Amino acid sequence: MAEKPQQVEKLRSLGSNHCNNCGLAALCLPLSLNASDMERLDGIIEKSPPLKKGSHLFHQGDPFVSIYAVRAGTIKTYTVTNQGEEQITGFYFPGELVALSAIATESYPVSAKILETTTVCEIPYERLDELSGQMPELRRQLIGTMGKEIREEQQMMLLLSKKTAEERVATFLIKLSNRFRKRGYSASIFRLSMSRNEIGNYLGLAVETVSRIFTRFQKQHLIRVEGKEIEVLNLDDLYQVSGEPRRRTDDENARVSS
Amino acid sequence: MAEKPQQVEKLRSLGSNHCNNCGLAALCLPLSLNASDMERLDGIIEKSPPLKKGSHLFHQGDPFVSIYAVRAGTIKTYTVTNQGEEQITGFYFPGELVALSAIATESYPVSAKILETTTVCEIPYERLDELSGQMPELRRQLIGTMGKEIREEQQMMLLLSKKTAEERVATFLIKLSNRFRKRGYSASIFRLSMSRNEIGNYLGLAVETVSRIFTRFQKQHLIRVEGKEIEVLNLDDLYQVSGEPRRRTDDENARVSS
DNA sequence: CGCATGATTGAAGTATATCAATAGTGGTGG
DNA sequence: CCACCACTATTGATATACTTCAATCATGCG
Repeated sequence: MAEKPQQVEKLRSLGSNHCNNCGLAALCLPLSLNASDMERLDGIIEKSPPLKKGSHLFHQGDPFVSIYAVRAGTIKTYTVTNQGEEQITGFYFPGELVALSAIATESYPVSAKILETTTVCEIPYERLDELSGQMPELRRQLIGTMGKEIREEQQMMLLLSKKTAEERVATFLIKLSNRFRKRGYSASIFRLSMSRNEIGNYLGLAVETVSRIFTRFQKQHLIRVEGKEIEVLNLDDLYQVSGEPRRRTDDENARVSS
Repeated sequence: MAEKPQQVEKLRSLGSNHCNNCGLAALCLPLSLNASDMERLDGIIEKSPPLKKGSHLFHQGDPFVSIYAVRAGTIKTYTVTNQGEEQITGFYFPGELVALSAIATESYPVSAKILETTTVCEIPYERLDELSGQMPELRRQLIGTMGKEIREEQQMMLLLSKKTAEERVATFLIKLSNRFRKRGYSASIFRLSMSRNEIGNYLGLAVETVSRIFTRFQKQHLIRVEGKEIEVLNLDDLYQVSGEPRRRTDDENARVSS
């Protein structure tokens, strides 16, 4: 729905409603579009009002319409098994795209739940598909983001299949930390927007195990835990425990060098 | 490192070397292209000579150039962890695309190993990217296949995180069976092209566990096992054990109704 | 044919789940 | 503002599914 073309002035106060003013564009749209292309992309995107904690963005089985870019807040996606257990498939932070797995299906294969007050940009897929046919840069971006999602899930398979509980939790914390850094927040002190239960579910561990490992890590002075607040005290050792290579990712370098 | 490419040689003489003659087109290219489009797509694809068991199609870290469609045979992809353990991320059969996870990276994030004599179609990604800009149907197909890969990996995460050893093996057999049916082979009698070790690795289980469960399933008359040959004796009960919903997938229906 | 590799089976060990009880937290309404 | 309640988190004790170790058996490839 097009807001009038008279969008002359930035409305920094209520937040920028256009991609070209959005501080997250470099994350969810790391592409160089000319003014006219950017305007067209902008035209198909709807900014949501704040969504309340506990509500759903969409449910598994709902007809697939849009993918979403997180503007603020946190979202988790999960599938429900036959037996009614839930498996969390991902946590999504500002600048990340939710529902890529729904692309080319009739209905969402996962549910998306709001973990804390969240706003999103809704991107109707049909329109995005059209645009991506006309804008090569956008198409590459979309395909590239999907490729990244596949890689991340392969890493997750490895974690679930081969890593010990300690390695899993350490890996989880490191990845969170990196994601926070990437969007300009502190990489050493941050707040977990998900419960211990959700962490355990995501990592394939019982809640109790997660809890125990948090306190163990604390005793080893790897981290400081205070409820949902985490401080990373010794990143090197945390990497050591995680079994992850310390080598920075491209994304990390991009941020670090700036 | 590299066993040197027996691969990239045009052998136009052998068999149907063109997509429009390929019986697998309906699987790896379920799209309706006009003759001219088909020809252009065909033009960028190279058919490989037979690749020998044990050789590599590419190694983790090699510069990313092409994705591959399996024509005949089986390929496994795997990553190697820091500590040198290998995690298999997928098995690929005729009509399936290998290396989607490499898209939009500099280098392959996994290695691809030949499990039995295999031929592939090499699809240089740069060319595919260009073409997908010009052919909307092809673009949708590519994006759709990536979406499917994401969904399958999410199912895999669920399996690794929530399922028991028996459920995992049952699920594995069912999914294999369905894939064989989809490409016209028997869904009830088939040959495992991967070792027990590889099955265990893929499912996050020790070899011994896989072996034990095979014999257990056999005693329960769910399957008949004879080395690498598997016969599914009671699909209903196997579904029961797997914890998977019996509801057919779209793909299954497509084949079943024909 | 023979040897290396893969598969099976059994016995013992262990990481993590489960059960259970307590302590902390946060949101709500009086 | 506090008191309450439900929910979440922590900690300990016990149970168990699966791994690991070990030995034997089968397979297939040179």
